[in-house]
Amino acid sequence: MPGLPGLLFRQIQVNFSYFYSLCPIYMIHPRNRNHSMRYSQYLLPTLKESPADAEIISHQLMTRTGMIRKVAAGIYSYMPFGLRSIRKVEQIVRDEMNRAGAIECLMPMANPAELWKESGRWEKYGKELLRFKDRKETEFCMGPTHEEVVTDIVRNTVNSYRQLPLNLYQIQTKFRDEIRPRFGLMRGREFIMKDAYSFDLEETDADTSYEKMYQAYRRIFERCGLKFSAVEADSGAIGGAFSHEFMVLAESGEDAIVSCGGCEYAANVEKAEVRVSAEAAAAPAQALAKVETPNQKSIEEVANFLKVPADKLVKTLIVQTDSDELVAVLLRGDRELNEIKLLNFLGCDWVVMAEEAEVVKATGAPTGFAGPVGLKLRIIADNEVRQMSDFVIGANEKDVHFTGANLERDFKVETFADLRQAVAGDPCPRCDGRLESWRGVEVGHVFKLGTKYSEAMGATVLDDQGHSRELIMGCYGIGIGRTVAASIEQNHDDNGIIWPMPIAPFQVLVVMLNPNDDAVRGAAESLYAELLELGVEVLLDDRDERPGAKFKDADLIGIPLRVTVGARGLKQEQVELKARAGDEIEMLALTEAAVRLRARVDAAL
RNA sequence: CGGAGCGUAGCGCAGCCUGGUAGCGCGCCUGGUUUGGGACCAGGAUGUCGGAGGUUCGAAUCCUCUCGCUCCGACCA
Repeated sequence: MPGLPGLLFRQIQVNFSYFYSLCPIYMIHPRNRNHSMRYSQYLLPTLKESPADAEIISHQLMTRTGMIRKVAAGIYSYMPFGLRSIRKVEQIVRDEMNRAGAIECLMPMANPAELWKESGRWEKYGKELLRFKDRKETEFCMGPTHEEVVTDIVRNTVNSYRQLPLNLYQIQTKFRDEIRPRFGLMRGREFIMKDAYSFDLEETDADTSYEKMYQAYRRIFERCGLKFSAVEADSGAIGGAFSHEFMVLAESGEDAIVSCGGCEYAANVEKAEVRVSAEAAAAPAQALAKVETPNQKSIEEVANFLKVPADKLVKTLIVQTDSDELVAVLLRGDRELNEIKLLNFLGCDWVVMAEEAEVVKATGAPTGFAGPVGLKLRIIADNEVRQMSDFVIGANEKDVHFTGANLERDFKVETFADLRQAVAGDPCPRCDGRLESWRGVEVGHVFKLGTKYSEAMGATVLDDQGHSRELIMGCYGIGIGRTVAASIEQNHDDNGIIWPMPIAPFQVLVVMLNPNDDAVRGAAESLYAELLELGVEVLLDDRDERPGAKFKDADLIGIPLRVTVGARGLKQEQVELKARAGDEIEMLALTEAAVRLRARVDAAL
């Protein structure tokens, strides 16, 4: 039996290494200090040319810096340099999730079909869900998200309201078999995602859980150094609950956003409301008249042919719903249908534009000539149509349109609704301002789910009255890789990446200008060692390359602080500091360089 | 899924139309020179031309099939 001091000592040792095992990577474990962060031995395969398939900046730069390597369409290996940045973002996410009271877990990538059949999504999810069978022919899918699994966990382990609130999160690789993967990590099929799921009994508590996540997300993206905006998003067919997307501003963004210059309102165009103006339609001035429009099918063609502006046309879209009903949707000629709004209005999961044959059957004319007059279909119209008069519509007859069409007099509409896509210049739905539009990358999404899954899968707990009640859920996602990519979209110049310190793969790059010069080598090596000792994440460029090549690589990989150790500076016992983000060059005394750099790093974190 | 295109050395590409056993640039290796913004000289290695089948004396090249990848579209009647 060991004596007390021995036990204590052992205990301390155990705790010590345990402590380090929990450390974020930027706190270097003493055992790891000797690990080579020498460029000559590190794997950083930079490319002068960017690969042919990289379209957007972040994809080009991530490939050129050797952060990622493509393995298959939408599937990438994270190379050492890229992984460091990924891990930084993960760590920031972890910090803030933990701070907000969420608990980390890790669910499997392979999900049994059984659970997905229970929620109904095995049928609903479509081809994005990658399905496969094991050797026993049991069906599985790669998890694209984990509501089913987490709900299963909770229903089996949480029985009482006393265990609530509960928020479980994981940082996991997801798989979605995207129709069109593109833009590198921006839209991959396999990607790392943080997903969290909250469980509450009361609506107000669920709202609190949502609010906590919303605030945590703000902190996360602020800490990552991103310019972002939280916008109202569509909550889909799941219900009227609320949802926000966190959008990073970037021209290459796949989402269109509108926001108001005058107030806080910001929304995805999928969601953005269009305010109905009070303006009434002018009284009909023209009679309904047939005009020949040979082969003039599109709005543009008809408008040009009849020499009227597109906003004097009304287009009639024939859509087919998931219950096989055909519906006619009327929109002002120059407007676009917002399909999400239509889905929500009809309560459908999907609609498609009707096939040519269906259109012919329903309207008696080929596509391009559909109109509401005499049409035996359900007719719904965008609010704006109500304010139009003497407009042009299809006549349900090949090569014929009507001019001078008017509501009520010539045809009736079952319902008016907000169905069109918002555009820049529209009045703000909240104030007197006008909407502006811009593009963003969706890096995070917070979503109040309600009881969809708890109901389908029987996730209930007993409340303080002993009654069994369904849990109210929320789900909260962050695309980790996409966040890194979005950061590069925002932080780069012609020469390469300009990392914000908090997510930079390394904090300091020491450039040893001429490794064959003993004085230079010695000074750079000892500065490197000192920085390691101070816990600075440092990469030492000790390659026997010409200075030009080293500087070019330094700019490309974008480490925030670059220290050049060269014969020129050493004559004055100095090294040269340059921030990647600026132009100024600062000379540091060799003796205090390490400490100064540590301070610069801390100031930027 | 519809349309278009591309698969030739690690990367970027030429060669294909008009069949005759494969080339350029970058990178890589060796030696030398060079060392503050992608150096130079000399020498060198590297390809089942995505795969299968066919036509042919002969196929990277022509034909068929197949696999992979990329782009555009998938509401604007």
